[in-house]
Amino acid sequence: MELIITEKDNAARRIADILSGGTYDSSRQNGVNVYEWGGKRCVGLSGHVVGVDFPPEYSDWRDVEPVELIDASVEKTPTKENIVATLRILARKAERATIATDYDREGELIGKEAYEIVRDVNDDIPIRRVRFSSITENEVQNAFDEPDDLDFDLAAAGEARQIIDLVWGAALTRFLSLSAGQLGNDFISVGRVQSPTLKLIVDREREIEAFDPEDYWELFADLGKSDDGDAFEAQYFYRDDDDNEAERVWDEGTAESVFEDLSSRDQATVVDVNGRTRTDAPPTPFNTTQFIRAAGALGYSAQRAMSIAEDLYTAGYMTYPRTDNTVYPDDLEPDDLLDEFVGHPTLGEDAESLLEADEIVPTEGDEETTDHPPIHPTGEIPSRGDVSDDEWEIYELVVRRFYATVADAAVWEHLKVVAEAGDHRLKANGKRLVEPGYHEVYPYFSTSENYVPAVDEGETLTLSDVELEEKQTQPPRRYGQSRLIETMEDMGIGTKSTRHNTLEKLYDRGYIEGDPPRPTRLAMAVVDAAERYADRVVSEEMTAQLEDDMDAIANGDAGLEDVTDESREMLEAIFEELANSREEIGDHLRKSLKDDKRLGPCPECGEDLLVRQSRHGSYFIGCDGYPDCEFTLPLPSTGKPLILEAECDEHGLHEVKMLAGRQTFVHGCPLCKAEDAGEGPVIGDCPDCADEHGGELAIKTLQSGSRLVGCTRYPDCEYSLPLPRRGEIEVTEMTCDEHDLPELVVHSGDEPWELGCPICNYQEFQARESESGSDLEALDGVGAKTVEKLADAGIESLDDLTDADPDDVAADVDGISADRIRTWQAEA
DNA sequence: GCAAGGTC
Repeated sequence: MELIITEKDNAARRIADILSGGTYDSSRQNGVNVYEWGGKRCVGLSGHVVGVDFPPEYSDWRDVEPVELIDASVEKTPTKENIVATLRILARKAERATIATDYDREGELIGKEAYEIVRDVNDDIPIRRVRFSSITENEVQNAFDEPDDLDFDLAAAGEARQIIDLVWGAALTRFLSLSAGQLGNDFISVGRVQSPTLKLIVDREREIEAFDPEDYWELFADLGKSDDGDAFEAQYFYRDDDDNEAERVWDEGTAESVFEDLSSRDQATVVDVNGRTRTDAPPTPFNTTQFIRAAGALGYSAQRAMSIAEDLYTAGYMTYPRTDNTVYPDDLEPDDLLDEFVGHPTLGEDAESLLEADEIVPTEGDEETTDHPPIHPTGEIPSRGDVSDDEWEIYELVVRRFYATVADAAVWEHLKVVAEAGDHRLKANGKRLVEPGYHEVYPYFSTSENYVPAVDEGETLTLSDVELEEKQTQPPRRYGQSRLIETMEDMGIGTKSTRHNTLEKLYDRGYIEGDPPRPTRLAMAVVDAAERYADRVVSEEMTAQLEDDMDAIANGDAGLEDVTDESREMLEAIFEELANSREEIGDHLRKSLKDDKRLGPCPECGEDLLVRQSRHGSYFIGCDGYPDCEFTLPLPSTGKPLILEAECDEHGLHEVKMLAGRQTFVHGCPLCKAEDAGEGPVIGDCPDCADEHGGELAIKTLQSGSRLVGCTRYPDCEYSLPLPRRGEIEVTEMTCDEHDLPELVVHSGDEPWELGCPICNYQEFQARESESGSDLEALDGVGAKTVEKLADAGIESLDDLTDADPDDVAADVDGISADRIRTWQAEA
């Protein structure tokens, strides 16, 4: 019997399918799937099934000096015991074993872990290694036709990384935690990947804090051809000292005199017209980072995007989402894949138009790796009802990205016009999309045009509406999540599988908060201390060096011990420096921890109010002057409090956010909350009486416990909107364009409920009540938005739908095809 | 209980 071992269950099943021609049987042992056919068994691991750690005598943080960890031995122990046990049983019965883990360094190490488990119970069977970079018939067959041996040097390179990461991470983490007296759940962590990432965020924050804004002015005017009314906007510019075009005027007097002069004129003469054509190449195939970035532009966090991608992968709709590769493999046939989408109600039309091209040549990125193919759809298409709205949106993104990579380039025409008015010059940059190319199948990039008419040199234009705008230079912007992940990739830290988790870790550790992430005082102190005493651990150099060392091990130029010994010596030297500064570092960290808990002045004694934890673990707000001052304020019972930048105008206290995973919500100023247990925050103007009497809407809780949005002038104004009785109500920063009120989110149970603008919500509620037209929602893939669209076309019920002419409706409604309507009619 | 890397 031959035993085939893969890195994950999914790969085991697909390989069994290919090698058995679909005839395999599957069974379950110890909760592990085993696929069996004609004398072969195939089993999937779950990544690493053993992990590295120190021996148990090092496990008590207080009994062991952190420095002792440097020379402690490092042991391997099973972490997935059921998988290891199953593997041992299967290996005993095997006559040959084949390692088929992923084709990358970590895969080689996981393969070696499997090798050792097999060898341990069966010391003479042959163990071979097969390598393939995508699980397709061709690649897998070829790999099994020409098996190779395990590359122990490559695996050793991975082991060196494991040891160095553990020793540095554990020793420094324990040192900082012990010096600050943080031993419970709130230890202070440091690591080769997380710390340089944190430094990136902290460095940017330092720039922001040090930023000194400067005033400047910009001038705009409308230009127009004298024969028609269509004006276009132009901006004033001048030549700076380096003879570059500059738009910002740094002196107010100058700005005003330019303004006066331009305002006194009504004509400008065209002095330069410059048209050029620009090709806008289609994007390259998705690797993990670029996928996260594109999903980020649709509003998905890195973590959420990856979690959805994993679900779509497991369900068979798209390829493996963790990949560095941006070059499609040879055996991906774009035509065949496009064919799978032909006839699909929403994705079919674009596939058909792409298939009309004479030749289909996909784009290629710079990274060609052996790990997995770039992310693309498999050709198995989920039906709209099988997946959630978010899953569908991500799926469509992946499909359309694939479309874009086989589509034509777009072509833009740029037109720059410079006109002169007196001594001053104005310029306008027009752009027009003349060939939409890939934008037609990939609508995620902006294609907005800027109108500038064709003019001739020497032509006289009208000049009007001169505007002078006072502005200020802005501090650099914080990194967003996807920007951070891209930067990590550029710096070479983390991997395709871990970068998004690293960010999540920084959130969990209390180092960053919000989106874009902002560092806490603790984070700044940790980076500070590391920079001063252990610069390597916050620099990308450590990874760069490690990569070089790992290459040396993999090439046989160095041994694992050479590399780990040298690394241990460096850490030893760091600890010699640290020993003298333990107290100073501890003081600084403790002070920063306190800063992160400080809300503002106590209303009774003026000392600091701090977030505290009771003996039972619940959070409350207490005074730093305790026991002299016993002032306290309550906090909600769910979640972990986080102090926001925003301060309450009335009490000078920072607002509080309760972190509770998906149930996270903003609690606000705790003193306001306590004072108006009855009357909550004002959220906007009262639509009935704001103009006449200045009434405002507030969230109120009545004696009865029921809640509503009501006018602050009650009982003089009785305007009110209902709110649900249960759950914390979060007032978000998003506002409804129509009613100028914030969107509300209700937190109760598992899923936060996005109630939205309270007026819109009430109107929808009334509409549902009076029309009961929502029986349309019973149809496959029809949600509230579609119901609204259909209502615009006069379709308010299933009866209306069955009577309607699909082509008429499709013409009336944006984004709903006649075919889709016919499908619904059949369903109805 | 520490890291980072797999995978779910």
